[in-house]
Amino acid sequence: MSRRNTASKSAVLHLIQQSDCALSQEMVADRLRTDINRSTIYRILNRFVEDGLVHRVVGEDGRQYFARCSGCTPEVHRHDHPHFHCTACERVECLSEPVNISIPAGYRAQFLNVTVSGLCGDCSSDHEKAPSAGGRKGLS
Amino acid sequence: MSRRNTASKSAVLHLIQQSDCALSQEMVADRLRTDINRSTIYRILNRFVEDGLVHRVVGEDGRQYFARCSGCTPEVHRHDHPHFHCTACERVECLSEPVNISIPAGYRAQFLNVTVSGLCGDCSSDHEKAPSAGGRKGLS
DNA sequence: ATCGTTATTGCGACAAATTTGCATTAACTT
DNA sequence: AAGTTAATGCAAATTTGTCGCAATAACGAT
Ligand SMILES: [Mn+2]
Ligand SMILES: [Mn+2]
Ligand SMILES: [Zn+2]
Ligand SMILES: [Zn+2]
Repeated sequence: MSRRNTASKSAVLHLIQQSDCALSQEMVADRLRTDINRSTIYRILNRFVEDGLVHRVVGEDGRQYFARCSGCTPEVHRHDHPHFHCTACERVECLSEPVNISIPAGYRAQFLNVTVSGLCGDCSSDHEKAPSAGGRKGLS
Repeated sequence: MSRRNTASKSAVLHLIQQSDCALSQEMVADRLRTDINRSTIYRILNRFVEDGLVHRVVGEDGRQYFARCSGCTPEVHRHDHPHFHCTACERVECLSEPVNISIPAGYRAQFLNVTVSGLCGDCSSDHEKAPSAGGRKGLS
C-alpha cells in the first residue's frame, strides 16, 4: 500500500512540478528524455492525484491534463481556480483567481472543474495578423 | 445547406427539450423508444449545437452531454452557467446562477465549461443512510 | 403528383484516450 | 541476503466520438 520511489516517478513528478501549465500524458511522454510506457505514465499520474500532489483538469477536449498543486497542503486541497485551454496551442494553464460556485441545498460538492477555452495571449496575437472570417467575440 | 425535418431529429430534440438535465449520446439512445444509429445521434446533436438549439457540456468524466438552451436567442448565446455532475447517478444538470471568470489581458475567451461534481440531492441523502469510511467534506 | 437534388441515415471502419490483465522487475522491509 | 509486493512494460480491451460511403428520403421545383 505504500509508495515506492522509482526513476520514472521522479522524472514525471519533476516535469509536472517545473511546468507552468497542465500536461497531458502525451505531453509528459514527449518531454521526457527517457521512454516510459504509456500505461505507466497514466498510473503514475493517477497515483499523484490520489496522493494530492497533482490535480486533474478535464480539458475542453475531454482529455485529462495534470498540474502541480500549488498552495495545497496534505490537509487542505483547494482546486477552485479556473483554467484556460487554448484551442490553438493546446496549452492548459491554471489561473489564479478562485471562483465560487453555489450549489443547491442538499448537494455535496466534491470537485470543481472550470475551463475557459479560446486563444491564449500568444495565439491571439498570431491570429490578429492572419485574421479569419467572422470576428466572434465574447463567450458562447 | 438547409436542415430537413426527420423523425429522428424530432425525437431527439423533443427528448432534450423535455429533459431537465443534460444527456449523453448513450442516455439519448436509452430513452428513445425507436433505435437510432449511434453516429446519427451524434450528428443530430452536433447539428443542434451548430444551430444553437442545444449546448454541449463536458462532464467530469470527459464525456459530452447536451442540454437545451434556455434563455438563448438566435442572436445571443450565454452558456456561462455552471453544471452539477453527480458522480453517483451520472446526472448533469444546469445550474442557473451565471459565473464570471476573468482571464488575462490579451486572451480571447470563446467557451466556458464549469462543472461541479459530487453527489446530487437524491444521491447525497441515499449516502447518509449507508455511510462509507472517511467523511470528506468540501471541494478538492 | 412526379422528379431531381442533396441532406440525412445506417453501418462498418477508424481513431484517440484511457484502462486492465498478467507476467516480470525491482524497491523496500526485515 | 531474502521475501514481499508495488511498479513496470506490453498487449489487449474499453470507451467515446468521428468518418467514408452507399442507400434513403425530405423538400423545392416542375
Ligand atoms: Mn492543487
Ligand atoms: Mn444556451
Ligand atoms: Zn495558445
Ligand atoms: Zn445523483
